[in-house]
Amino acid sequence: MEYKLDEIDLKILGMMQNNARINNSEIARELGMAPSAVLERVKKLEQKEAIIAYSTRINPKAINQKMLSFIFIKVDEIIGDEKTGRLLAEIPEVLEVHDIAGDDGYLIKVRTSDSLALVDLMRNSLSRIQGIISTRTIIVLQTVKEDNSLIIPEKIE
Amino acid sequence: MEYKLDEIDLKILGMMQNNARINNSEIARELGMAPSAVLERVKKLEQKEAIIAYSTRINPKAINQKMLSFIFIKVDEIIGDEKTGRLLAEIPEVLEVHDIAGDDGYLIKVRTSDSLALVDLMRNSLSRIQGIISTRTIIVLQTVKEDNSLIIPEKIE
DNA sequence: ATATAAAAAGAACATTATTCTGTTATTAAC
DNA sequence: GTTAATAACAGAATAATGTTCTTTTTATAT
Repeated sequence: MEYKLDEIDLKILGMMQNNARINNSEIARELGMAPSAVLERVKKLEQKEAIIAYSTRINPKAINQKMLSFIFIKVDEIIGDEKTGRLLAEIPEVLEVHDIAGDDGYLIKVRTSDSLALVDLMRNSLSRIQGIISTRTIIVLQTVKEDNSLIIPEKIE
Repeated sequence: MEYKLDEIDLKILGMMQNNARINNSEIARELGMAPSAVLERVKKLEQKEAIIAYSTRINPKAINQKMLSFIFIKVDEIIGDEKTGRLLAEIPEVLEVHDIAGDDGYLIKVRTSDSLALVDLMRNSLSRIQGIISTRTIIVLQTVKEDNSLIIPEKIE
């Protein structure tokens, strides 16, 4: 990220955020500009890493990933810190890894097929990571919202 | 969701998960089948809601959303429960709302520009929701991973 | 076996992506 | 202000892809 985004960039991001498959021509029509110009902007947004990725959100239930949990992981900061987060991130069931304030630890988001698989993960993957002192697991019963859409302002600054 | 996904469906999902803008022809080439057949499958995956959405992941920093937090929200279950989750989900800064076990409460994920905006949100939006007994806020210092990609099996059952 | 339905292929056509070139704004320096 | 340099945009041409429809194949159940 380097440059500042202007109002057209923000409009483009707004149109794309919840519809990654919208086409250039459609964006161009809505903005009243040429498709080639829009394409140029989108490519720059990718280069600047204002756009991180285009992802297809898959229903976890459709692939039998019924269980969602959050786990607080307390870390011995002398041993781990830098490395621990990266090791956690390498576990495929771990969808998010956040370094959090206060407890010398991480908060991770984990998806598994069921509670058995969660226990397996904790026994096999987590316990092998050096520096983990303790964990506390939060079980999700039901998810009301999970779209991660950001609020895109009309302009910046 | 109704039907079971077969191996081809899973391969398609695998190709699309981290590249929502991959085109039909490309998928067809990789699978050795006709574009029209792939299109048909993708449309069915959308209908079955195995595919929830195509989203563009935007770098929060690019739009000045520098702060990420998780908030535990304890709810008086007699008053709120059903409604509270929906009200939380309506707040635009709230990206995720999870109903969690144990504490009669929710865990929400919140993005704001800074800590001031977080305090504003708690004072204005959260405090107006009936039935919230208490909150506990977790501040994220740094995010190591946040792609939410699921593990897609080669086949189901 | 045969009927039925689902899945896939193939062809034809519509739409979009992409590249290239020329033009118009914008910006910064003087 | 003028000018040089750069960035943004438009337009046109071509390549590639999307989409629809029809036919054929495959799978399933009876």
